Amino acid sequence: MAITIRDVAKKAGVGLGTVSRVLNQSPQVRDVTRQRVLDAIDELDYSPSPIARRLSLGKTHTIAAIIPFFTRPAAVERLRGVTYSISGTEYDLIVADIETPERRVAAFKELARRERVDGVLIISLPFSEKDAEHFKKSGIPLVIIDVNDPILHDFNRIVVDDIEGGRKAVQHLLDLGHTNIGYISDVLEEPFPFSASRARFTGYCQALEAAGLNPRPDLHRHGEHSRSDAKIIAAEMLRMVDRPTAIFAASDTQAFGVLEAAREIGLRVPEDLSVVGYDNVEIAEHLGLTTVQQLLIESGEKGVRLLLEVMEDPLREPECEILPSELIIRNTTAPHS
Amino acid sequence: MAITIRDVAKKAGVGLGTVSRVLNQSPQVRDVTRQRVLDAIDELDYSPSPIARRLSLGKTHTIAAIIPFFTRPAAVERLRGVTYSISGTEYDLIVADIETPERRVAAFKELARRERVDGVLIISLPFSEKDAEHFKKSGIPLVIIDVNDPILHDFNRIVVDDIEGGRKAVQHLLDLGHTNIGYISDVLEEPFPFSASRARFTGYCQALEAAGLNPRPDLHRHGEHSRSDAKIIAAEMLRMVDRPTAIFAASDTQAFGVLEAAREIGLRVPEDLSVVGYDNVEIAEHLGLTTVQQLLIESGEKGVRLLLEVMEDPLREPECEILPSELIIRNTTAPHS
DNA sequence: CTGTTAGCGCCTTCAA
DNA sequence: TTGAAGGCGCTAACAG
Repeated sequence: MAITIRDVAKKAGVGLGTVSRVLNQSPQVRDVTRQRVLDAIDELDYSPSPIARRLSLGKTHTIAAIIPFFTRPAAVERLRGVTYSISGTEYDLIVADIETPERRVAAFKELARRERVDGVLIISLPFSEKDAEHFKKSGIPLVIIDVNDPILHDFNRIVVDDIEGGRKAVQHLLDLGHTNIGYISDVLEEPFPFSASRARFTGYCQALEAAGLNPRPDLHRHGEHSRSDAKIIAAEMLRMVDRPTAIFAASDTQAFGVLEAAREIGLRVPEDLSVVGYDNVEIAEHLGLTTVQQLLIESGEKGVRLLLEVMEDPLREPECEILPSELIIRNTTAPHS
Repeated sequence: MAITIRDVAKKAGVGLGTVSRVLNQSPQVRDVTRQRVLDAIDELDYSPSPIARRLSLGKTHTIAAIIPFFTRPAAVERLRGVTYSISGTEYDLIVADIETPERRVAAFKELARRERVDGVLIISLPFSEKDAEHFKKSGIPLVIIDVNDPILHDFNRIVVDDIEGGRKAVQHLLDLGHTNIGYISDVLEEPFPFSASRARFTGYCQALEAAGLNPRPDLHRHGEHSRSDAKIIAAEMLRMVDRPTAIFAASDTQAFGVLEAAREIGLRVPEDLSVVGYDNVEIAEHLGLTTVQQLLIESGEKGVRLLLEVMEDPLREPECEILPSELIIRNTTAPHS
């Protein structure tokens, strides 16, 4: 059916080993021979079967990205960095979009196997100790992006210091004179605890404490990572008699929900309520949202680069690169009046 | 190194053909034997090599999605539908993000080959006659999503009637009493003409003409598909003495740019300027943007389903499913005063 | 420099 | 019902 290396060999009048050699740029082929083979390849419009190649080489030439790319808008930009630096390599990228804990488990178990892929990129996904063990013993090259958890200390990672990011956001609010500062994020516990939210919460607490303030338990609430849920819990918070004058949301998506809640309740932003988000997704600029910027695309690019290195030298020391974050002040924050 | 079917066979004390049979649910295996094999598989934590399987079967078990998923926010949601309905099948999804014409050409030529994938999904990407020919002769199973071009009449497709969508948007504006209606989209010509923009433009013209109006050439402008570019060309348009009182943008992304331009110039929306977008991306609701809704996720799901059918029966009649579109009226449009 | 051969791990006849 | 053998298309080691 399809034409194979054998057809090319016959057509060029050489052995198929020779064809393989020119395919793999082996220097030990005479120029005339090489040319003859090249011509044959051309005439036949031959292109080698990657599958056969992979079997023979014992490599899949495939990298998997496991990523909640729909439930986390910011993840899309990370993924973009990934696709960007993977095109240009000989690797295929297979992506698994994770939307539920079950799918995460399945992907970790079934997709992240040597038989299937040469390397794995895990992006913005919660990670249990069991997962960590699993991967450590499987020995598959792995780079984790945007998961900052102490149990991961000996994994290769690209992260941002979310604690510091959270602190920066809250410090900004403190500097503006706010003292009743709310925090809204996704749920911090099982079954699907995104570590970033917890870290940002830690930063939130640290900033408050450093200012001599005690985090009020009624001022942090958690819901699903969606605009609509954030809106609901923000509304609850904002209707309290002792309502916060500023809210730090663990993501821009959730910050948008806060904005909606404020609008609905009739609170002006930033006059009556300051709002800070996190991620600096594309639309944040349009909306003038004050937020903490992460190097989303870079994180994907660096993740791939690191993974490629790990695949080449699986024994290298685990590396954890910390990307900087930056507070971007726009116009959803103002001094407390 | 890795454990193979042979190890399992030895452990279970059977021939490796038998192991293969239980792996492939062949009914002709005695239950006791099957159980013994299953146990061996379990103890060894064996999992078959997909690569070897693929080579032997002559199928790649892989589907490629070629998609400008970063330059087109709406495409991400389509992609989500794709990943959603592909998980659950035995197929891997490899995604190629296309950001430039060159990459599109490369993906069409190199990725969309039988040796590499069993089927191809092309999403929201311009398509030349040459491309059409190429795919027709390659015979690879193909489904095209969101590209509506007459030259594609005998390809399998999932589309929405963009002409009608454009017409609906403009009719809404006409109904509100607007007569000077601008149109902003990406460039309609080479090198990267997204057919949707052209179709929506056609709808725009049709609606105007049906109302006895002539499309003013100075009222349609094109730029790159980005908020910032849309903002620039919208600003130009809005500074004209005879400025439009309403603008229809070919995508929500561009509509946001229009909104920005209006804000900068000091035009109130919707009092001084009505704006209609297209796509109803997630954030459109938050912003109260009047827009034309497409069934983005569904388009991806249906695309996969159709592709699966085509792969099973490559000779079936090409099918073109037209998804409905719906005008969603929010608060960026108001009667012309 | 080049042809030949032996796998890579699995599926699928073909016998038994 | 099961074992053995051949082949999927390619690479790499070994002769020559």
